[in-house]
Amino acid sequence: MSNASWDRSRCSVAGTLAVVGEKWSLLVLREAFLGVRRFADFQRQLGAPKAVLTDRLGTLVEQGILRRVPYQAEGERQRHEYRLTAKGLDLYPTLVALMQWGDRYLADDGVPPLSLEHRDCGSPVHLGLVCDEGHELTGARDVHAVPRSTAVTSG
Amino acid sequence: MSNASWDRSRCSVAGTLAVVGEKWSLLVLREAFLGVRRFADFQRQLGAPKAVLTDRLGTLVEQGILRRVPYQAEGERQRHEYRLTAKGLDLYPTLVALMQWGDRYLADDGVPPLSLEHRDCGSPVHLGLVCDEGHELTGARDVHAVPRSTAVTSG
DNA sequence: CGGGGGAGGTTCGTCAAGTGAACCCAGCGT
DNA sequence: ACGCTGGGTTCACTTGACGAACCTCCCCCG
Repeated sequence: MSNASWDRSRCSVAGTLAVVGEKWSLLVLREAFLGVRRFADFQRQLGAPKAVLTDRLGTLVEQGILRRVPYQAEGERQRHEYRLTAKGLDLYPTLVALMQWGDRYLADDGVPPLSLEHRDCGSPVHLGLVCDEGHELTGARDVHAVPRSTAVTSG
Repeated sequence: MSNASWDRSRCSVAGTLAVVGEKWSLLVLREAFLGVRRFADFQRQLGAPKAVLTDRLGTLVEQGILRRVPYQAEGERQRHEYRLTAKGLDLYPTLVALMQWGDRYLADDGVPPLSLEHRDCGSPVHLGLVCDEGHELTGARDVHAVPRSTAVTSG
């Protein structure tokens, strides 16, 4: 098991999960990608308890994934909305990955509830593993994982 | 907000998170992709409480993401190991997506702790959004989400 | 100026989930 | 017969999620 021995404590998967892995966080982001920006709308769509939602939004703002933007609709008092930052937008593939797997294995009626299309050409979009040579890989089997940690063992 | 109104209750993101979104589940899978197969090794690598680990492994087996395979090392009694099924292998992009984001935004020293390379050609592998026309998209902004639900509103 | 109402929270009691340590059982080696 | 190891289970405790109630700010209506 060559790969079974490197320092897991600073693994990026664990790190990312520490940031967005709590309950509701990724669902909040899903809503954000769907255009939701206001507290009440998040709450309506998700049905999450307000206290939890407050906490999650706060954490995501702290982490620089969302930012609070004040705005004022005419005839209303000033409010603020939550918008994705660049850092937040980069979580899109994560959500797409979750969605794609769910579409494949959980779709009750075989029809995914949401489909993604290329804004320019209109054809369906999917997430794929590609290498820098341009080859499209078929899955985990085509990948070789190389630890870069403060290596050991052989010395 | 055109996309803000479809039936979220059967969203694939939520569905997938219901299956693998609990604490430790995705980390268990990370280990599985790194070749870990035995209970004690999962426990050692993750440091998760045994009770939780038992539960997560059980759930993942129930869900058909892992399967228990009996095996016998020589001079030892029969044991079983946990192996990824095809359904489990298909979660690879999800983990890669989490990893890629963490590599970009959380790597303390700028060096990701693990890099992936194409087994055939050796060049680095990354996850990308592509459309069926072959265009590589740059991010969420290039995607248009189309709900397929039992549509409403206009009637 | 007084009151209603909605956005955006906070507080509280309850209940589920995660945590770590201790314990248990089956089988192999001696 | 006895202990060691893998693979768990049980238990007491702490943390987190939940839902309902409440609170505040400020715009609008009267």
